[in-house]
Parts: sequence; structure tokens; C-alpha cells
Amino acid sequence: MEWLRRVEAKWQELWKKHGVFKAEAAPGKPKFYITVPYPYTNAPLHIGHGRTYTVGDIIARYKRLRGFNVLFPMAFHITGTPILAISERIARGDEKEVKRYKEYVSKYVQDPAEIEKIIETFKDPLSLAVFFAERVHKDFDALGYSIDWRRRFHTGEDIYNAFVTWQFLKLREKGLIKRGDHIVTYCLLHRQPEGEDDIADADTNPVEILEFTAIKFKLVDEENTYLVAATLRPETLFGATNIWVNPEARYVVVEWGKEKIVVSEEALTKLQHQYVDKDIRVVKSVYGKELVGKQVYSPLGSKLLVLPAAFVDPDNATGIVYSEPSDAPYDYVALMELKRNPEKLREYGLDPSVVDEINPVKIIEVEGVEDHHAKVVVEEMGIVSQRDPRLIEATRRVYKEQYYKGVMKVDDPEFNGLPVSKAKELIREKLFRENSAFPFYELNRKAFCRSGGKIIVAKIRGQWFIDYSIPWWKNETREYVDKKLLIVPDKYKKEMLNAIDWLERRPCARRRGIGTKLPFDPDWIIESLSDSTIYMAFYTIVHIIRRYGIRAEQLKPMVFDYVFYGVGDPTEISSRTGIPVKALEDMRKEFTYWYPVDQRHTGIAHISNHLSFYVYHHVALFPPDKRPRMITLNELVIREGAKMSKSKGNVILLRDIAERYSADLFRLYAAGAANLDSVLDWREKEVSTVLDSLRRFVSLAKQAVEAKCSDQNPSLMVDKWFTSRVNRLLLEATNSLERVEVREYIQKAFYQVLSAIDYYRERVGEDKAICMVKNFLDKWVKVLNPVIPHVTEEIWEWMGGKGFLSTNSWPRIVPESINEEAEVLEDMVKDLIDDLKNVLNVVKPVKGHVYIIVASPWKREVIRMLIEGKSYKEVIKTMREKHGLAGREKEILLVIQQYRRSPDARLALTTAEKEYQVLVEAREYIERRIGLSVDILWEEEAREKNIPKADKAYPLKPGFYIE
RNA sequence: GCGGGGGUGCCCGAGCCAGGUCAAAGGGGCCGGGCUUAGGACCCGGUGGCGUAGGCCUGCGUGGGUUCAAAUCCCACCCCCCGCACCA
Repeated sequence: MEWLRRVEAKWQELWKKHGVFKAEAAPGKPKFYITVPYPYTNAPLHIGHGRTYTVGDIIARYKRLRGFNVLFPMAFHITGTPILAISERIARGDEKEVKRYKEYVSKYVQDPAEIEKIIETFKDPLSLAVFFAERVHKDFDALGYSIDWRRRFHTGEDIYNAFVTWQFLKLREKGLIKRGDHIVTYCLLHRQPEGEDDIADADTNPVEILEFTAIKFKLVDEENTYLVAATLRPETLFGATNIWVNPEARYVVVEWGKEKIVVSEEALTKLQHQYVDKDIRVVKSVYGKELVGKQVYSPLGSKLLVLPAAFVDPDNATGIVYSEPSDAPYDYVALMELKRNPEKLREYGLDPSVVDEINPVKIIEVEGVEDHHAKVVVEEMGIVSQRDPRLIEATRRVYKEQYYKGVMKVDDPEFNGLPVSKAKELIREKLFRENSAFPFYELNRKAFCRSGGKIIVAKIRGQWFIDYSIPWWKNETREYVDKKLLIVPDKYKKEMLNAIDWLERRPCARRRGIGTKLPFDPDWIIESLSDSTIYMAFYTIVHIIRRYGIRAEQLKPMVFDYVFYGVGDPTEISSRTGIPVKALEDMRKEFTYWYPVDQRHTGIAHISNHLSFYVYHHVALFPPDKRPRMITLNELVIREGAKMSKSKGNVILLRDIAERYSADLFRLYAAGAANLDSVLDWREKEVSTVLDSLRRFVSLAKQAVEAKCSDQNPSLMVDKWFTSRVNRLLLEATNSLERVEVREYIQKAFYQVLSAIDYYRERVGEDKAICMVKNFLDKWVKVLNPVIPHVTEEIWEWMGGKGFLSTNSWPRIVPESINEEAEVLEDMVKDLIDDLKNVLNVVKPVKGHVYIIVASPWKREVIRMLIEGKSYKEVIKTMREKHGLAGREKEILLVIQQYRRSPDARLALTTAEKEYQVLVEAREYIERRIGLSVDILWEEEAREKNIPKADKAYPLKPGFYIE
């Protein structure tokens, strides 16, 4: 391992020194442009990222060896909120965060004082981003990625902002950007929207926004004043029997436009954030118990009594609910409790007898449920208290059954007979229309931000969106993905198309974060997935921008119009921006040469977001010949069967690879241990067996390089087999790589070649095997260079190869180097040994000699005639006449029968003489394998000697007799 | 719930799209042997059941079906994983 790391460092240094991977536009020379999304640099990368980048690099290296001018660039993503949020947390002295980042930094820096200093700089988000960008860059180098680093940038740079500005102006021109209201999770502490990343435990316990229907119940004795009860099941309004309030909770009466409404205090805050434009003013504050005993009218006209219930949570929706005891377990249980304890009502000045008249009303039919659904479930579960947590489960059960199977059974002809799911939608719309209700947004659970701020649902006014639902755009994108874009593995195409269909309006800017200001509304910052959709175009020109020292202010939209579209006159643009004409032309040249992207490789997690935007934006902004050609994907990486996560502390960082493993080992494992479309399980045990194989490969190569091989004579059939086998594997490996089947490629080019060598060595002996390896070693290292570039460079050097192997060329493996006859014959030898062993296992008591009997040539002729379609009659006739088999027709028929049972075209590939020859050549080997002495006989010979089983000999399946 | 993927031998995992040559590649583990002072590494053999001759039986989530033939195709069911948006 030490040795590996030394060799790796050596070649990384040399590649860098000689600028081996710099890519320059070379019109006329075939190009290959491959990209992998730039990493977000808020932390060190782990082996999951490494898998993706490694696959990308393997392809880049392969294409380079195939003679393409390959561009493989990389940059760093720093825009958006996470880096900012981390930085703020560190500045605030958040202990957990500081600790985590100290750990990260300590991966790269030893001195504690130094670490302390670095953490201090992280209070500035840009320093944090740049620190990790630097490290990630080094980690990438340490893995041997063949990146052209001159094109490196980060997304916080002003030249990048200029580019994104151009992009958004274009999108706006095309009418793809809209403005409107937007519902978000919002932190009351920070007074800003906060998403899953900022909410405590949201990754494990998801936070969802629920849309309640807040229904207004007019108070009987008061003018224009309503109790607002919120529900997720407005269809149950038909069965409402009373209103529940929490007697201990505080409620407020507020002016709500021209009306007055009553909601809980907590609900008021939420309404203020959801109805920002509404004129809301508090009139007075009351306890819930003061509301008990009042009467209200339901929008459906019935008169309902307000009653107390402890289960009502003032911090959930409006803090008031209506009771529908037939279908709502909570309501049912609360009602029953009250009925058991009517005396309690006296506390509120109510006559206990009022509850006698309140009874569930059945409004929903579900097949198989006779009684009230809530009652059935509650009794079955044995729930008696409204504080029983199992009520949540009971509610879920009832709802699930009713939603799918329930049918409305109500007086109203408009709703009677409707399925519950349908009725729910209709009544909701109707209530909204009649101004009897309004939407109220609430979370599915209580949530707090990571600093403890309360999260509620708020409505953002004037949110900017990119509208992916615009028909021409969606259709063209869909069409393009469906017909033109190659997606590998194939099975992700459907998912991609689904994502394209599913995308609608998507917010594209936020009020905070690092990034580019929205050019037409600078209070907003372009959101970080939206600013990263066409940046591959930026790679083609960024090094020129730097070379000429062009400043961001000079990069006016007209510059990009020229570079990307060829629109405008360079001389004029030059005079208006101060950018030299030559620079403009160079950029134009680079862009037209490299674009489009030939292949983009990334993880499947990007399908429904980044990759969809990537194609959408290219369709919007670039003509068909500049749109992506291929997308390739890989699955994620887990470790020892478990998902890697910060909380479990089982994340392996790329940095650890460079320190504790080796680059080539990692590459071999990460790309070879699982298919792209399966999860890769990083298992230490397997990694170490891969290391063993890598070692074996190196020592084999070393032996081969050092071997003196003048007197070896590869004339045996098995030598031809070996040559053929190896060439076949290398050819198949090439084909696999061409299809981006990386695992297959590694299996063939590495493992299967190794095991072919093992076999061959066992068969013919060490020295000769090594010499045969020496013969094809140059081809072999070339084919393996994309996966294990360092080791193969080193071997190439031992071999005295000229220049860098990484810029050499792919070996030509001509189909003629494959000898099928030799392969068929060697398979025969293997099968024969297997059969012998099988029989020897059964027939334990053996004496010690084996006769191997080669089928007579006439048997093969029989088969040949059958393949040619000759009739049995003809075959028998020929045999009788030509081979004197009259009287032995039975044997002929046996051969015919066996052929018919398993017809095998390979039988025609060789002859009986070759069979005999190979067996003679392999005799010693067979003896060694079975531990018995062996004679090779022709069938006719054996017959003469009266050796049993002689007639069982069949072409490619010699008979044998164990004496 | 909607959408996508998947269930293979003790374990991991290929095969399935293009049905037969699949008792099912390759690892790992376990058992035995070689090498070695010993261990490790490496190499060889075994690892569903039965069988004194290369064979037979049972088998690829469950239950049906199509077919001369199904791990592979069709239907139903059960179970598992992933995504569901403003977050990179």
C-alpha cells in the first residue's frame, strides 16, 4: 500500500508538471466533452461522491486513449444558503457545528492552534467555501482525476455572476420566468423561510405542509362574528354536531377585513403570515371557557353548541374544531367522555342535559361498517380517553378506509352518493366560493429550526418562479429527452421523463444566500439549483476570460450573445466592452468547438432536479445541435450494509482514501464492485481482497517485465487458447466501456484476465505463463489505464514505454486474434476434468488408470450432416458406405439422438484430430488434476482393446473409463 | 397516496430486457488439502439432496398462467428500497 501511494504521488506530480490533461480547442480533431456536476463545497467529500467522479474520470481517460480531444473540467459550487447558514452558526458559536468543522479541518491540518485559526475564518462564508474548494481540489488530484484545472472557478465569482445574469435575462425574454404567491415553511425566530436542512430532525421526521379548510361558523348572538374551525376533512361538515374549544386556551377576537373572527392566539400569528395583505386587528382576548355554551350556525344552516374538549390543541390550525363524532375518533371519544361526566358542564353554566341531545350522525357509508365508523374503531382499540395517543392511529385508519371506500349519504342531492375523495374537493371549493371558509396552512407536526425558532407556514408574496409547465417548453424538452438524449443505464429514462412531466413552477430566487442577483429585481438572489444549469458552457471560456484579465463589468450580455449565439459584431462588442476582439473570437471558437456536452455523469439523486433543469434550460437557451447528448448515472454508496450519515459517524471521506487506502485501489473498487444502477456497498473485507488482486497484478507485471523469454515456444493449442482468451476479454472490455458498463469492463479487463492467467499458469507452468503475459502486457496496461492509471503508468515505465501511458492510444484488438477453435477445445478439456472428478467422487474405490477415448471422426461427420439438414436415412446410408458401419446402425442412431437432445454449433468448429492432439498435449495436466495416470485412445483403438464405455465417446465430450 | 426500482443459494451479488447450453458467473464465509517454523498472503478441491460412471430430484419472494421448455414472459398477491420540490 505504501508503494502504491508513492507511485500515485509520483505520477500525479508528473502529470501536473507536464500539463497532461489540459484541453485546447483543436478544430478538425474529434472532441469529447464530459462533465460531472461540480461539488458543493461546504464540507469534505466522501466516497459516495468519489464513486461518481471516478466513473467520470474513467470515461474521460478512455476517450482520451481512443484519440479524442477530451475536455474534463471542474469547478466549485458555493451559491445558496447552506454555506451561509453554517458560517452563521459558527459565528454564533453553535457548539455542534464548531465541533464538526474542527473535525473536518483536522483531516487536513494537524496543528490545533492552526485549526482554531481556520475555524475563525469560517465566520466568513466565502473563506469556508474556498477552504473546502481547495481541499476538494487536492482530494481530486490525489485520486488521479484527469481534470483540466485551468478552467476551475467557483460560483461566487463575479465573472460567473455575469454569466448567470445573461442566462436569466434570456429566460425572462423567453417568458419563462413568472411571479406569484408561494407557501413555505417559515422560521419565526429568523423571520425567513427555512427548509428541511434548517429544521431540526426534518431529515428523519419529515415536515409537511397541510392545507386545512378553515370554516366559519357564525355566532348566533353576535353580528358578523365567526368561530373558525379548521378541518382536513371538510366533507364531514354534514355530520357536524357541535364545536370544540379548549377551555384553558387563549383565543382572540380579531377584525378580519370587514368581519370578525375568533381563533386561538397561536393561529393569529399564523394567519398574519399567511394573509399578509389582510387587515387584521385584535379586538379582544378571551379564554376558551368563555366561549363554551355559545351557539353558532354552520354554513349548512344547523345550529351548534360550543363545548369544551381537552384534546383541542390551540397550536394546531385555528385551535377550534367542529365535532363530527360519527367519523372522527377524537370527537367520538370526547363526546362519550362528556356524556359520562355531564356534571362538568355545570362549571360552564350549562345544563348537563344538553349533551343528551348530541349524537353522531352517520353520513358516510363504508361497506362492512354498520355502526358509526369512529365508534367501531375506537371500541375495537379500547380507547376511552381523548388524551390517548392511539387516537392518531385510529383517525388514520378511519380516514384511509373512508377515503377509498366511503360514499356520502346525506340529504344534499349535490353530494349524496359521491365518493368521499370527490366530495371532499367539491365541498371545499363550494365553501371557498361562498366565502364560508378559507385555506389555512399548518404543519403535520410541531417543528423548530436548528436554533430553536418556531416554524410555521407562511405565504411569500411576489416569489419569482421559473415556470416549467409552459407547454412549448415542456413539450420540446420532453420530446428531446425521449428521442434525442441518450440515458445510461436505460432504466432511468422513464424516471427522467416523469420528472420532466412533473415539474411545474419552481421558485428560482430567494431573499438571502450567496449568489447572483436577479437582474430585473436585485432584492432577490438566484437560487443555487437554478444558477447551475448551463454552466458547462462557461467552462469552455473561463480560462480565456482569465487569460485576458477580463473583468465582470465587461461581460455584458452582448458578449455572451456573441460567444454562444454568434450574434453581433466582435469589433463593435469589443469597442463597447473593452474586450479584445481576439479574446471574443477565442471564446467563440472554444465554445463552438467543445459544445455540446457529450456526456454528463452524476448520481441518480439529480434526476428530478438538477438534470431536469439542465436539459430544460438547454432546450430553452440552445439550438438542437448544442444540447446534451448523453447522461449517465450511478447509484449511491453505503458502508457495510448501512447508509452513511453524519449522525452515524460512518462516513468515509475522500481524504481518508488518500491517507489510508490508495487511489487506484479506490478506483478499482468504486467502479468495479457494483453495476452503475445498483447501490455500492463499501465493505472493508472486500476492499482488502481487491487490494490483493491489485498486488497480484503488479507483481505479475513486474515478473513479466523482468522475464527473459527467448526460448519459449507457444505452439500448443492451449497457448492459442490463452492468446485468444485474453484478446477476447480485452475486446469485450472495450465494448463494455463503450456502453459505459464500467463494472463489466473491470470484471473482464482485470479480474477475468487475472483468472485466465492463473489457469494458464497452472496448465503450462509459471515461466511460460509469465512470458505469454509479457507478450500482451502493453495491451493490457493500456486497457487498464482508465481505472488504475497510476499503477499502469509505472508498469509502462518499467517496460520502457515512451511518454505517458495516459496519452498513449487504445490497443487495437482485431477480431482475428480470437481463435474459437482453441477456446472450444480448451473448454472440452475443462469439462472433461469436471466430469472425471464428478465420477471419481461417486466411484470412490479406484485403482488408478484412466482411459480417455476420443470419438471416431465419423461421429463428427454425422453431426455435420445433421447441421447441413440431411435426413437420417441419408446419414445412415453414407456411414454404412463410407465408414463401413453396416451392422452398427444403433451407434449411429445414438449419436443422432444425442445431437438432437442438445444441438451445439460449436461441434462444427473443430475436428477429431485436433481433439486428439489437444488431449495428448493436456495429458500430463489432466493426470495432475485427477491424480491418476491417463491414456488417450481413439475410439476404434479402445474398441479393439475391449475397453468399456468406448462407444460413449462423443465429439467434444470424450468418453472415459476408470480402471 | 403518487411515481420509480427491487426480492436469486449461509451472506453479498451477476443473470432476467433478446425463454433452453442455469444447480445458476464472481466474491465472502465455512470445511478439507498444498505451501510455511507458525500465522498471514497465495494456490487447489468441496460447500441443495440423492447416486459404485459423466445422471436424477428439488430449486431463483408467494400463488396462478403461457410454452415442448421459465430465475428469465404474463396476471395477482406479499415484502423491501428510493424520490415527491424550492433543498444542495
